[in-house]
Amino acid sequence: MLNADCNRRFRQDSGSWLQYIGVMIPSSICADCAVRDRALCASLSDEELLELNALGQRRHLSRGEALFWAGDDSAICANLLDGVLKIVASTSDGREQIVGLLYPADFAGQLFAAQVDFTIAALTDVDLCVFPRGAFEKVLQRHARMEHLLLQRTLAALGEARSRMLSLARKSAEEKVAGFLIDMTVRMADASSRATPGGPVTFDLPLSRGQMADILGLTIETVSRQITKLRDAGVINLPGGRAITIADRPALIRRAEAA
Amino acid sequence: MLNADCNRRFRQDSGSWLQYIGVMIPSSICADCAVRDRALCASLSDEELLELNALGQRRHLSRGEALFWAGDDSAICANLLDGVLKIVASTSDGREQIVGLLYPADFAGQLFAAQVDFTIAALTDVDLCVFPRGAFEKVLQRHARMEHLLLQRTLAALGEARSRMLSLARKSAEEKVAGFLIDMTVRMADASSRATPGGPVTFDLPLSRGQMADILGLTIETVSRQITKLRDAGVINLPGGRAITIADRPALIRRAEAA
DNA sequence: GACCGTCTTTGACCAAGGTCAATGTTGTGA
DNA sequence: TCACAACATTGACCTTGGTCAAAGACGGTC
Repeated sequence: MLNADCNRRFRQDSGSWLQYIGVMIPSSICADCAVRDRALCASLSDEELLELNALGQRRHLSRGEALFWAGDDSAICANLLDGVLKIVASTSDGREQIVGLLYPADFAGQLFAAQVDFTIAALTDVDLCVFPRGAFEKVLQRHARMEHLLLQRTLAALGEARSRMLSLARKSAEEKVAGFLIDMTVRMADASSRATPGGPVTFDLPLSRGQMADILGLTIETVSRQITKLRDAGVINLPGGRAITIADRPALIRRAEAA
Repeated sequence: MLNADCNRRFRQDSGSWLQYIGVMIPSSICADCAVRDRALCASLSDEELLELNALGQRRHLSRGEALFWAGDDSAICANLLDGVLKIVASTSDGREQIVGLLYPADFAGQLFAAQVDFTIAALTDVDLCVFPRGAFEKVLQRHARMEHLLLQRTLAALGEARSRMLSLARKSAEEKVAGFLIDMTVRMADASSRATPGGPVTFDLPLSRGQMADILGLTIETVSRQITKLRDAGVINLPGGRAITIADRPALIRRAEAA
């Protein structure tokens, strides 16, 4: 995998690079950054990175804590180093919908806006590299390649949001849940890649039933019922805890697309 | 309104500008373009625009025709000059969802992708300025301000898509229809601005019941029933044809937000 | 002005999924 | 190891909105 290679190379070199450039880097920031080669920063040379390095602040959020709330002034943005963030839209009377998930190396925050429109909160414990929004925008302005990378990511996020609009509006509960499990299988594939191709795959679902419901536009009960149904049909197994085994992937895919 | 001013200024100057630069512009393209100052082109100087001018081709689509279909090679992109386009996502078994609308000066197409993921089709008769995707991307690469403008628009589109995810997943049919009518009132405000502030506003709905259903994630029948319900409640009137009168705006807003 | 196709409204019925409530399960910390 | 809290499952019931079908209204065209 390309990303893994990049990371490995960087870690090997980083010691000598510090000597070579002859600049002292605060040890807590970029030099030991796990996402140096995958986040927006990947578009910057090591020298250019010094600028961001001076701006960035490491920060930790515990599961459940918010980075900011919808309606807040758009003061900060961040690169996600570790963990999972949710982007949440909500109605004035408290109904909620998760409209996006952010994974390590993803960018969080709303640029070029006075207020933020969506709450961002931690689904798991999370490590961030936080920047003042204004300063970050100025860096962006000076580095066209970084802005280009952000554009590509934004376009990808837009495409994903639109696909999920179709899913939210037109798919049945069974299709939504099956589709979600397929997505998770794909995302978990590299991590727990004891995947005999075609054979059963087991992994831990990183989300609770309630979080799945918030993503799929369903209720906890419906998600639970659909998962039970898939288990009873032999499509998946639930060995216990958050673990799930995809026993019959083709069947799961069929159910994700059935009317 | 700023846009209107810009347009007016441009039209006044354009004759003398042609003389001043001393370059012959094909009369069919940029010189008489209605969206010169509102589309992505607004980020380019008149000289820079010559490049795009050479690439662009005017094209007309009749109501119902597609610019391209999901799955097609991503060969072209376009500025919308006049009319309304829909961006459509669909499942393999034919269920459809409109995931976005494009209005004059908006940009259509999927950059940096081999295939397009969504069908784009004309809701009304439409005039476009079409570019080969590759060539357009190269222009973009050379003009950071244009790329910046595209980034801002993409971010805005992403925010809108996410708001609509909340609406599709969590709002009732009544809220969806009332909210849609409010949105239309806002969008039609400048056009038919015989709006006594607070008083009743009348305009023609640019969409059929079926199109509204495709946008709101409902069926034709449900949209129709909700509109009838709003009429019976005295919130709106239906003078005939596609016309609609917003009789009690505050009540409509209340229904757009009620649980 | 009669005719035709498309769009819209309305009704009767149905089913998917939401709601409320009770019971099970799991993990954690004293 | 017990107790508690958070999470998950299951059941009974009901509401919303989808489906199917029929009848009206509207806009063109010949």
